[in-house]
Amino acid sequence: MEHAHDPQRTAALEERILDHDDSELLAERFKLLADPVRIRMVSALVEAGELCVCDLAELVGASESATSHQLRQMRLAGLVRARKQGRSVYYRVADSHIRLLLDVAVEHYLHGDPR
Amino acid sequence: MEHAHDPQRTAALEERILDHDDSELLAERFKLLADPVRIRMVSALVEAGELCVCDLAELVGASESATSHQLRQMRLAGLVRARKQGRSVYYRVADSHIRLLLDVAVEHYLHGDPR
DNA sequence: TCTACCTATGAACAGCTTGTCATATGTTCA
DNA sequence: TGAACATATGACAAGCTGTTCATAGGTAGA
Repeated sequence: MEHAHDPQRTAALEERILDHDDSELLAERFKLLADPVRIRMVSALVEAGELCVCDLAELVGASESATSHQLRQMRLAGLVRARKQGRSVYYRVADSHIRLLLDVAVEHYLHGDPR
Repeated sequence: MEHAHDPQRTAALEERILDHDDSELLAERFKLLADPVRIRMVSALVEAGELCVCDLAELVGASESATSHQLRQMRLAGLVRARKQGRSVYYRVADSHIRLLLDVAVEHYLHGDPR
């Protein structure tokens, strides 16, 4: 609070901005979409509804091991859910918010006006 | 295409999912929000409209150097813009899409239903 | 049961991020 | 001009991330 240009203003602002816990939580959600491979995985799962690991790996162009690692990460974060059937494991998107975030981003950055 | 469980289905899917370039582009945008400090910065800038580096640093609880580094990164990405006035540099959010993404995330993950 | 297959996981490694520190640049004011 | 100030930047260290490789577990079919 030493050399703030307008201490009153900053003090008032401090109560309105996201606090540390909230920003931490949001950052963790955004991190899940901050990787092109994971984005393609989510995109594929959204389109397909459900996919096994080997099909997903082939679709996104990653090794099955890398795919499995990423799926584990997304599973632990609650982003996807797994269903086991025979030797295969089928994954689907569990978090509808992520789906929406991806939709909004696609709409604005890919189809939208570059404003 | 070797051991795909349903080659036809995966082939059809391949055309509907985000391609490598698009997912790369989107990932870079999400990366900007994949850090709690940057989220607080964006949140503060959205609330304030405009802030100088030292006030922003104080608000988010980071050093001025770290803040400057982050701002440079966001500036180069086109997320914020700088306006110089005297010794100070005032930053503001330039990318309305990021603002929307943050809003959607806040709405759904903080205020929203945990669906 | 034996084998091939699908997935999961741990270890190791490279590349990227982010913060700190030191320093440089430019500005205001005395 | 000199001093204090605001910001920017480069170098470096520490931590994090994502991939590969090796390996293990569980399942289906011969």
